Amino acid sequence: MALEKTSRVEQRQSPTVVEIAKRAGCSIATVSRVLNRPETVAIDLRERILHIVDELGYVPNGSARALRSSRSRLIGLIVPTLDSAIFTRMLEGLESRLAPAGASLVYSATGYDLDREIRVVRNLIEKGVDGIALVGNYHRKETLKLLREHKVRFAVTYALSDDVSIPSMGFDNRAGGALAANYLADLGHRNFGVIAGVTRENDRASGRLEGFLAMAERRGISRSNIVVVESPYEFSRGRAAAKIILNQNRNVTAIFCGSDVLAVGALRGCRDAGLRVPEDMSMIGFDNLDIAEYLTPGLTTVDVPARLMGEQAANYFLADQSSLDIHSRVELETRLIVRESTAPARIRQ
Amino acid sequence: MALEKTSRVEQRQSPTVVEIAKRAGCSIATVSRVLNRPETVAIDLRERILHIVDELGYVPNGSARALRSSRSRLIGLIVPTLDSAIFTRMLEGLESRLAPAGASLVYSATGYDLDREIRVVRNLIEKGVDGIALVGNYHRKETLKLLREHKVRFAVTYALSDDVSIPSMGFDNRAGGALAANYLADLGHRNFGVIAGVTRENDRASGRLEGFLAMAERRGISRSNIVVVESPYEFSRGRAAAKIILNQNRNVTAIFCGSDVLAVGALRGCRDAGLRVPEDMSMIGFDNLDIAEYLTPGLTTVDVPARLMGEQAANYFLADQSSLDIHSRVELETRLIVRESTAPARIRQ
DNA sequence: AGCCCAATTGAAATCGTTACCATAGGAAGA
DNA sequence: TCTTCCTATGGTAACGATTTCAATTGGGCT
Repeated sequence: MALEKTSRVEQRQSPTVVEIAKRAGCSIATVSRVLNRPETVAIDLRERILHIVDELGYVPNGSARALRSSRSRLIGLIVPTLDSAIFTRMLEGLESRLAPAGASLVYSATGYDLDREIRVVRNLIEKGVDGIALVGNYHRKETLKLLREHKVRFAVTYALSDDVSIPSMGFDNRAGGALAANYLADLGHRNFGVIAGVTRENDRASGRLEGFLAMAERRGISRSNIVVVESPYEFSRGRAAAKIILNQNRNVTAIFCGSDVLAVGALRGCRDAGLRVPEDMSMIGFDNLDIAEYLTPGLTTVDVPARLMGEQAANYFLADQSSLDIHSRVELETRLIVRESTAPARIRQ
Repeated sequence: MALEKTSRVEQRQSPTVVEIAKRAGCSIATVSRVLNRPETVAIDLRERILHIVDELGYVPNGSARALRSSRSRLIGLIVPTLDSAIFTRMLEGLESRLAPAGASLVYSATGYDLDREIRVVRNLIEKGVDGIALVGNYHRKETLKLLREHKVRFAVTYALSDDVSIPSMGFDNRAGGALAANYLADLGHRNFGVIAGVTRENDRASGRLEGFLAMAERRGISRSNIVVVESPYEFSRGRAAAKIILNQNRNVTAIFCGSDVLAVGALRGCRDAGLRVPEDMSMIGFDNLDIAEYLTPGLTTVDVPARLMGEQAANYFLADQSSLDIHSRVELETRLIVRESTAPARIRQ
């Protein structure tokens, strides 16, 4: 028995504009118009097409669209990691703004490795993203070169860029550090411990540290009264760092941490050492993670507008060419959130 | 003066396979082969092409590739939210496996809204993702229909699917809840509070609750001795829920929380009420977030293999058609992590 | 009545790859 | 020496949209 020519045609595939056009009795160009600029198509034809689209459950092919129009509606986000929860809120903010616009977020992590960042950027460019949000100002030349050569819009977050040609939506990390130093000085503390993030190739960590140190100096505190330890942003590292500080200078009455994660660890380190916070030791964090309020004691910390940065970045990437500059530099504020982990200085007995 | 025909050609655009082929003196087909199945091209020609690729900084156009081959190397992840940090580790696990394979993760949130999930899925399909990781077993028919009609591979995480045709990499939420009840019973507790997540259309939250209740019953504890409160996964809600439980039954000596976030809030709620944990009240969480170990007191909790689920999901999506079934159902284990927030029951005075 | 312009629609080129098929050349086997 | 087969390569047609550009129509104006 001969096989039918069009044997298993029944196997229905996803419909394309061709199918829509056929059913609507119009050209594919018109279908495309209805999908993209509906107002340019006569109302009745438009409705008819829309009806068919709905009926067939037509979903446009994004790859085809991206190939032809060179716009993918994909925005890349590159952060060091989400492990420490610092960047999660920004990610949420970014995505929450992208989604309603039909855009999607492509997430990539670098693990604080700038060389890996190059590869990640290349990968994102390959995916055809319309824009990339980066963290901080330290990047390999190669990274920037890739971005520029492929004309991919990008922006820096979590910091402000000195280079005006680089859009940034961030805050002044130095100012944040200064906030902490100032407050601690107000409370009468004169001997500090600082648990900074790793400052190498990290302008956020180094900015916070510098800001703290500069303000301490302005408040007449000798640099020799400040013990600085650098640690990766991990609970366990904060704990260990606190112990180092305690061993190094028994007069320290306040510790400033470059992130809340470090502060949580340091809180634990103090507890291990039998110190009470804030009675024996004041503690300030950085980030104002949600958890900060619910720790015991509640953590005094520098609030970072993480979600807002994400939203602002989204605004920037979503903006059309004409209004681009409006959104290209957004300076946000940090502020000190005072809770229970800080108290006036007291001489340790 | 006449304008040159090819006036501002200098404006170099990103090179394509055509340019590569021209310089290598071969066809674009061969360039494509070098990029995709290098072993099929003679070694010297291959090297020559690779050299040119490198020299020109050629980056393939993913849209074109996706359009033609209908593989985008994009994997979608849809979770309710990252706010509560529960899903972040899974996301990290997923991405960490995807990246080395040249694939990228597209992140979308639903805000626990199943109708929004439909739109999110459609959007992801439009982007041409090769697969989608979902959370849990509750989904709208429409969601599954979209997935099936467009032949998009998908998998369920954070739970196991009853339907064998649905791949899942997860764990038994009921077993996790049972773990908690069993341990608390071992410690001699007979009056429980449970702060469950919102169980409506959420099989993880309801599974944990059911598992706890079932085991409690098996251990001879009357249902009337158990106060159940449901709360969204937010610190503040956990805090409030603890107070409700405390008011409702003064005999409660242990609280099981459907997530660590709720437990942190509940810890605070107990502190507000002047109760010491674990002396006056035992507390068990669920998730084993990194923070759990660093709380005061350290939180006893049910560990969830979040990162592992992400990695397994990645394995599944990265697997080729032939070895698909190998990875299509991965049951992972929960285990109880005992820390300082639980202690033997003591009669409240 | 004649002209012009705006509003609609269609035809066809194009985006950059991959996949299919054809072909040439050389090795292996008879 | 002739077939046969395999390997390496090229030519070219898709993939499914968007984007010119051109054509048609009808209304408003003079």
